[in-house]
Amino acid sequence: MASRMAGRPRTKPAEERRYDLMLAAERLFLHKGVDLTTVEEITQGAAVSKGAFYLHFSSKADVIEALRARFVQSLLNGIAEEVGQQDAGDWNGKLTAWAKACAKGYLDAARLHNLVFAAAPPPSRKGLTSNILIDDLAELLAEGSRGGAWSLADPAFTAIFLFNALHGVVNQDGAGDDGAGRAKLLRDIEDNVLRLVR
Amino acid sequence: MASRMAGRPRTKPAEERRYDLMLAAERLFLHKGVDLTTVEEITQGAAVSKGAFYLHFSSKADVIEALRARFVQSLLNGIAEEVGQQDAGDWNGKLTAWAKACAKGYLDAARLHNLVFAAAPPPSRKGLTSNILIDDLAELLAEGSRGGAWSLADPAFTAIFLFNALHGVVNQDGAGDDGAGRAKLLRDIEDNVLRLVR
Amino acid sequence: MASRMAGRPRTKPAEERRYDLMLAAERLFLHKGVDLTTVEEITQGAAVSKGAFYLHFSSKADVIEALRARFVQSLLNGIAEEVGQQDAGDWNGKLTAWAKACAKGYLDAARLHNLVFAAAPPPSRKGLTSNILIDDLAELLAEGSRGGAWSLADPAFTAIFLFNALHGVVNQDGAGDDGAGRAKLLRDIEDNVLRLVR
Amino acid sequence: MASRMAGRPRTKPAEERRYDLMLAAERLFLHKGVDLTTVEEITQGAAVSKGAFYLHFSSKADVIEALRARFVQSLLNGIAEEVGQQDAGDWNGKLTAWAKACAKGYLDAARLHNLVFAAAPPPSRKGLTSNILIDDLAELLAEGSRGGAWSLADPAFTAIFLFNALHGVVNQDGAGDDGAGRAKLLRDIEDNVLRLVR
DNA sequence: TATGAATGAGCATTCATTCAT
DNA sequence: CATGAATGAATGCTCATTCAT
Repeated sequence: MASRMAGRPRTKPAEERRYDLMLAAERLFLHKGVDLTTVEEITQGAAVSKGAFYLHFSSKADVIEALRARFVQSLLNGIAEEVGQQDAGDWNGKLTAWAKACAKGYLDAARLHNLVFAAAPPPSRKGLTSNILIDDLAELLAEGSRGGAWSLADPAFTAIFLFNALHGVVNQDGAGDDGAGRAKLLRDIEDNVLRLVR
Repeated sequence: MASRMAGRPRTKPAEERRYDLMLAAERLFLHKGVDLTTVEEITQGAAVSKGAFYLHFSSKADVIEALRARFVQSLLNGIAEEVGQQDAGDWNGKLTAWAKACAKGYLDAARLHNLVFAAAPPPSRKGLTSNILIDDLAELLAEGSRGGAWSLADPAFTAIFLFNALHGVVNQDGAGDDGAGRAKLLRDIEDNVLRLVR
Repeated sequence: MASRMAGRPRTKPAEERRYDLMLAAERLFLHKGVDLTTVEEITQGAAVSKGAFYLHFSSKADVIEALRARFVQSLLNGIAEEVGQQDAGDWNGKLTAWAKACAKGYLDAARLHNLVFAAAPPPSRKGLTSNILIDDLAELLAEGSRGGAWSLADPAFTAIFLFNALHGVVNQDGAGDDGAGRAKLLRDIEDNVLRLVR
Repeated sequence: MASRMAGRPRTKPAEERRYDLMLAAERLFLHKGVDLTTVEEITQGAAVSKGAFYLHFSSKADVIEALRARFVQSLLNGIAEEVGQQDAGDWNGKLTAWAKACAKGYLDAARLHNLVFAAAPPPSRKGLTSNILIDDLAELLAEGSRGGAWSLADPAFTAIFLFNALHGVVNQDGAGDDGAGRAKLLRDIEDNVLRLVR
């Protein structure tokens, strides 16, 4: 009996299933919005049974949270890499690298970002004012200020101000859809960011 | 007899009922979120029957839309008034007046604003990138540029950038809850806005 | 004051209002079915207020009843007239006059009659005139005709004719409730069916 | 262990659930009419949850359709069997077999048939079997019989039979829409009516 | 007579979540 | 790990009818 099934991985590793589910959820959320997407549709999209969903997530809200966390983490990684490539003392370089890497990450995931940040059930205004991205940006601004590059009265405030500005311009309909538009967008961002700190 | 009834409409003027309903809806949306608020709760809050709701709004989404429109319009009125009090050629004055009036309006309506802008069913990214507020701001920036006050490559872009920045800082938890915080917030906004245009 | 209104018939005579209402109801019932027609639509169609409806009819069902009664009465009048024109002893003439006058009346009011007799939503008149049972019967009649058993000008017509006749007698209240009644019913059916084909 | 469960499906076969639901629906439709029967009552009658209903039918109308299809199919089967037992050349035998089998099927399912064909609220079967038109026709037939024109065993029966036949042919879609069709219709009616009385 | 705002019971349908297998 | 039938609370919306004026 056991041998009959031996050759066929009865199931998929949990990691993989979880990934499938998140992928299907992301697609559907993007396509029809969070509220209009049912758990059943997600499981169908991931080719698993309805019950399987609850083996990997405790609720629908849980997937959203997972999606959000993954998005932010990956964005942060991308930013860290770009910023790390700047010269230690080049604060303007670091700041524009931050802003541009953030913008790129958004453009690449465009609408998803909006969804996981806004469509969350208990929106509370925290979404856009306190997250690890803003913390990271605030830290950069504070360091640059201490380094004498800029004179910012309140780096934390500027971080929120700037982050939300970025968030907004990047979410314009059609923003960066083509190469030229994208280039202009990044240029405009750089320009405005630099104006802001000096 | 006739005089006794003259001033008192047969039941309640439609306007008033509509207002009651919107007020109740606003309170509930603020208190428990749009999704968790039922139409029945709204009618109970307005002390009318369930059916009465549909005498004034075609659906739940319709109230949200009405709330949004009212909010934006009143905000715009407040902004226009403040901006109008500046000297004709004082572009920086106008811009900071715009930003501060907008911030004040938000602070006064605080979380409501978030709700009506974000909690809408088919949010689409348009919410924060194209509305009459941003159009108004873009116009101001364009005029100031033509007037030689600033040199903005793309006033429309800056308008979105700035509007979203404002939107974000104003929605920090506890922002401007007390007088001191509020004053600081407005000062920080002024400072950053001015940096942005030069 | 009174003189101001004197010359203007404040309202319409009840008869006329009632007629307007019935007319509007008939149109709507015909157009969208009884169930899908609301009392409000009827009053709008008759250009009166919602409340006025209940001044002339006790309920929605009451209009249907009134419509039905009027239809039947007018049909009966038409029949009486036609039949009355036949010679006293010409029974076949009277009978065919009856049948034809009845048919004409129906044709003239066609779908209305259907409605008031069987207040069905939109099942269209197809229910009893085209279904696989009738097709089956038509086929049998056609075959028998080809086989020389009967000389039917239009087997399909006869199928509908016969099917509906059967349908009717079988649906008499209490038809075939007891063994004896049932036996008689079947005998009567057989008798009439055979008359019909020859 | 396995054998213990072998014959008993995990829950209940879809077929069986569907059957339970249809049975409950039929009972209720018969008892209180289609419109007055709620989906909840149906599920209670079938001892399943409300949601289970929508696992097997897409809507309330869907059950009616299923009931109708089942009724017609079973009736047709019964007819085919009876007709098949007649001698090949015995057309009258076949025809009366058809009519009687059809009548029996109706009698056995009586009011259900009425319901599924004309999902009317509570019109009761009286509509087409006892109204002043039929009374009038019956009177005519009785008189003609007394007058020696025809020999009708039961004029009242023939009246119902004939009235329903007329009703049916006249309600064919498009019946008598143009002058030619109308003339043929009236001719066919006359022909069949006369056959019926002799 | 006439109005039309107000009522509120009523109902179909959805869907996240559970659980027996 | 996996299944998917079953659940049932929850909710938006309709509409016949009433009634204060």
